[in-house]
Formats: sequence, C-alpha cells, structure tokens
Amino acid sequence: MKRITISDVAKHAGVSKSTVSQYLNKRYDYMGEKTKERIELAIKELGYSPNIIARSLKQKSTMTIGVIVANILHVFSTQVIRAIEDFCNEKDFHVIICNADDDLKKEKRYIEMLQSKQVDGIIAFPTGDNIELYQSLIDAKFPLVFLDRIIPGLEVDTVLLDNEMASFFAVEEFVRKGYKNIGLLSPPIRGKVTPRLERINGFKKALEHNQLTFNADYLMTGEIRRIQTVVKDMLEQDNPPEAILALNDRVLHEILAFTKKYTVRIPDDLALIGIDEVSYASIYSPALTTIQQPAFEMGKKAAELLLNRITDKSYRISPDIYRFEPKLNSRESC
Amino acid sequence: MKRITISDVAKHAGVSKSTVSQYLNKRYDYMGEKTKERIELAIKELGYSPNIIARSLKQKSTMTIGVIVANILHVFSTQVIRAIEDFCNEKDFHVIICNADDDLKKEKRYIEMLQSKQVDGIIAFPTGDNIELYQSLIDAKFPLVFLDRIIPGLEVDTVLLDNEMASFFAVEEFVRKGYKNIGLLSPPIRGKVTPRLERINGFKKALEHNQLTFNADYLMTGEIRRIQTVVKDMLEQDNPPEAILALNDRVLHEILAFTKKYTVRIPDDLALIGIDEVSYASIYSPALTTIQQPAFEMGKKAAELLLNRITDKSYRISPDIYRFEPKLNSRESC
DNA sequence: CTGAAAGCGCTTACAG
DNA sequence: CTGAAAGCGCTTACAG
Repeated sequence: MKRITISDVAKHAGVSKSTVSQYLNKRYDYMGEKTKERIELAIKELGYSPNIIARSLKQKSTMTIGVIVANILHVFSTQVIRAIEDFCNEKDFHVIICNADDDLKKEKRYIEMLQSKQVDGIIAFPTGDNIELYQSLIDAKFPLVFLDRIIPGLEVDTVLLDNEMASFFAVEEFVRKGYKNIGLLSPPIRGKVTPRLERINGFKKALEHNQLTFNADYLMTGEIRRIQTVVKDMLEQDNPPEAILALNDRVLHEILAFTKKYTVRIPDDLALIGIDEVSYASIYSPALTTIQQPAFEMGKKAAELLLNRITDKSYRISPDIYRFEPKLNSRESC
Repeated sequence: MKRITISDVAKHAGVSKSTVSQYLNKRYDYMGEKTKERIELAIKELGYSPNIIARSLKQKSTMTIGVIVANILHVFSTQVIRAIEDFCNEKDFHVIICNADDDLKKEKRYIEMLQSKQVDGIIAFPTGDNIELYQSLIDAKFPLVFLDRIIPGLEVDTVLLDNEMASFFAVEEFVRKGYKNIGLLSPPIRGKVTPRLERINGFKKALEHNQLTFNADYLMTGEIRRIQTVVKDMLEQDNPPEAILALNDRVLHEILAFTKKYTVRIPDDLALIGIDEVSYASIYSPALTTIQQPAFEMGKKAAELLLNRITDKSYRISPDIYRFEPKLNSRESC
C-alpha cells in the first residue's frame, strides 16, 4: 500500500499542508469551522495517520525512552518494567527494552544504539563499568535515571532500595524470634553491583546494633549455580548458624533446593529469610518470610523522574538519590 | 549540546555529504583510500553518530518492532520477550514492549501508535477482539505474527503451544500413575482466548482416548481470585476427583494455596499436574509435575518469522500455524 | 484565517 | 571516484 501523507490530506481537503499540520497539532486558534470539518473529513476518508518519524525528525523528540535492565527474566526487573510502561503509556511514551546481562560491551552498544535512535531518555540498571560513557551522557544533559544500583561520583537521579534497611529488617526479625547465630549467603561480590555490598554492610551493622558479634564463618558467597555446596559448607561447620539470610531470591531458591534434598526442617533446623519477595512465598511450606522491594513504586518513580527531565527542560532540581523502604513479610520460615 | 550532523563531518573531512553517507553505508566500491581515512578521522574527532530517525524517514524502515503481550508480569510472556529481544539484538533490531492487558481498546491504541511510529512489524498476543484491525494490517501486508492464541479465519503466522497435546500429556501421566477420576480447573473461558478452549478439548479427548468417561462435575472454571472456593466445591462433591489438572500456572498457584490451608496431602489426597512450568516446581514439597511450554523456542520462532517477512519482501511463503510440543516434567505431585 | 518556503538529517539516483 | 540536487513527511516562522 502507498502510505497516505499530509499532502494527500491537504489536497483532498483543498487546503495547504500547513493548515493540516495546524489541525493535527490542535492549533485551532484562527481556523475556520468549515476548514476544520473539511480536514477532519479528509483524514477519515483517506484513513490518514501521521508519520511520527517525520515529526520526530523535526521536533527532535521521539516520545520514546530506553530501558536497560540486567535481565528481564528477573522478577524484580519485570515488575519495574511494568510500572515504567504503565506510567509511560499514560503520557504517550513508548519504551524500548534492552537486556544488558551485566555485560559492559552490551550495555555500551545499547546505549549508543538508543542514542542513535534519538530516544528522549534512558533508565538503566547500570553495570557500573561504563563510567566514562555515563559521564558523557550526564555532561550532555541527556535525561538519565539509574535504578537498583548506585554509581558513586555520578550526578544522576538514582532509585534504589534501602538495602541496609532490608538487612536490618531481616536481622531484627531473626532476633525477635530468638535466633542469635545468624548467617548470610550471597552471590559473589562484584565491585560495581552495589546492592550486595550494601546488604552485607547492613547485615554487619544490624548484628552490632543488636549486640551480636559478626562471625566471618557465617558469611559465605558463591556463584548461584554452585551455591548449594556453599550452603553445605555453611551448615557442616562445627557450630553452624541456626538462621540464614538469603541475599536475594536466587540464593533463597538454592537454599530451598538444598533443604529439600537433605530434608532440613524449616524453621526448626534452620530459620530462613530472603530478600526479594518470591511468587511462592505464601504457598510454600512453611510460608517464607521475605523482605520485599517495592518494585512498582520504584519503577514508577524512575519513570516519573525521567519524564520530568524530558518534558521540563527547565527542570533545575539537581539529581538525587531516592531510597525506598523495603517491607517485611513475616511468615513461617523464621 | 549541539548534535553533530553528517554536514559537520563532511565539512571537517573536506568532502561532500554524499561521500560521507556512502562511507557510513559501507559502499566503499569506488572510494579512495585517503578519502576513507579522512572521513574516519573526522567521525572520530567530532564524535559523530548518525541520526537513525533521519535515516528511517528516508529508508522507510526503523529497525524496530513492537511486541504486544497481555501482561509482561506473566512468566511465559517474559520468557517469550527475552527470546525475541535476543534474536532481534543479533539483527540490530529494537523492540518496543506494550501491555494490552487483554483490553481491546488498549490493544487498538497500541497497534495504531506502533504504526504511527513506523515499526517494521508487530508480534502480538492478540486479544481476539480487534478482528477488523488485524485484517486491515494483513491486507496492507504489514508484517505480523501472532503468539499463544489463534484467531480463526485470519491469514497470519501464528506460533503457539500444541495445547491439546499438553492436556494429553497430563492425562496420560495421571493414567500411568493409576488415577482415573481426573478433574480440570480453569480460569473463565472467554471466547477469544483459545488456549483454554484447546486445553479443555484436549482434556476431553485424552480421557476418551484412555477409555475414561468425561464427568462434567469434574470440570470447573472460575476467576483466579475466587478459584480457591471453586477448588473447595470440586473436592466437597460426593465423589470428588483424585487428581486435578491445573489449566495454567495461576490456577496451580491457587490450588496449592488451598491445599496448604486445608492440609490436603499431595499426591496422596490429591494428585496434581499443572500446565506451565513454575519457578518453584522442583523445590516445592512435593516437587510439582508440570507440562512446560517451550517459551524461548516459541519467542525465537516468532521473531524469526517476523524478521523474515520484514527483511525479505519477496518472502512468498504463505502464513502458517506453528504448533510447539510441550514437555512433561514428571516429578512428585502425581 | 491560510499558504509558500525552508528545514530537520539523512539517502540515492545521476551527472561528470 | 565524488558532488549537487531532490526528496522522505512532517513543522513552523513568516508573509499576506
């Protein structure tokens, strides 16, 4: 099919392209009633819809943002994206999704591609490895919001969990239930993925705050795919912890795989709390106590901040860090 | 910042815009070595990157596709999207995500917006309510692929599960384990959401095929949020089923919530199979027998079909239905 | 109240 | 081997 353009409409309605354009942009100020009607009719008859690409070229705005997550398969990312999409949809923005897989090359490529595509802004779960690139975006005043991770030294709006508080909530719940020997299991600590560090720091502080001494043997890390053996090591110590905090949903999953295999009873043999809510928390036996991230609120906030920067160029509030409070879902595993 | 354009590069390199454009498009055929180098240098020095929007306007291709799912929060959708994104990324395509929420108005709006944005094609989980709109896309030879649901009468590439086979696999597993009184629990049957119908049909056929008589009391439906009461009704019959097939992951979740609350033992009191793999299947006690959709393969296939239609305009193979085989994950709940 | 003209940043036949 | 010119489909200041 041949696409209908504004010229076709103009011809059909017997007016000029300018007038049609005015109509499309609802600048009716000085437009004659009959002109308006004629254009309206022509649009209907021809089934015209404007080419946004052409408009974008002229207006230098695409009404599109890019969202770069680590991996859309992570539940948290999915929820954040859904919230972003909902917010954007209301404002007639579209969102392009990219999975950077914590790979700096992929992230770089995506950022550059998105810029070439003239997106109006980007929300990213930054890998933390492309500092120079981030800085160049910031220098260019390109609208940018970081999510989940904080990159020290960069002046960017950043939305994240109060990770220390998450650990505090967990430790305090353990203490409330009478546990004193509390362990922590984490994926490997990579320099730039700050939530893990913050949660571990929070864990230590929370112990201290509750007059418990931190025991280095109770803090172990490992790649997800071999973390079951780490659980084993943890529990086969002479004086094993009676409670474990799982640093995220994937660690929790592996611990549960382990406890099932070795029929470790929860919470009698081992009390458990996981950071991140999981879909099966309340149907599991026992129901799992979790620390939930307010993923939707966080996604919404990120979208809001970004669209503010995009639509209000005079938006002079300097970039800030927005910490969200986690929520304790107290159930039966602790 | 002022954006660098092709003119700036041309001026800087002392050549014409055309030549720079040739260079960008790797048409080096007749280009002098020194010209090439000069342009390369100019691009480096100025930090130029082409404006894809301008290119798109001219070339009538945006290297972007739209993906309209029912809801990105559904695990199946997430997996499909991830597969699509991976495939597209390899081919330098981008994907815009839309959540239609099974709402025909939202779906219509998204389709029209995506078209205005000149996406090169659309992959959709069709609501089934916008038949005319779909037909107009097809008539216009607009690249389109449907996923998960089949719309009778439309000539579109459609990728979906062999839903009848999914039910067959479940029934046969039940029979193998000695169960004869088999029930089925489903969300409400809405006309256009075909998987549910097909699974129910498959269920009936599978019973027949195994010389079991279909008992209408063993087939119940209900909205997800009140399906626990339906489970109750089902099990409080005089002669309740000993086994239940959950039509999808959400039904399964509710059944498990019910069995936990009333301490129904699985599989002793009630055997269970769910269609859709769930993240907690193997860590649940008992581990859950599921029928898994090959979500990644399906997403990849959809992307492949769409990009074929987009890039190869002479692609004359007529639209087809691609049915994917489910996979039985035989575990302990049956 | 409406139209002619220029321009957004590219690409692409075509001329030389 | 390279450049001038036209054009993609819009918007917008400006003239009348």
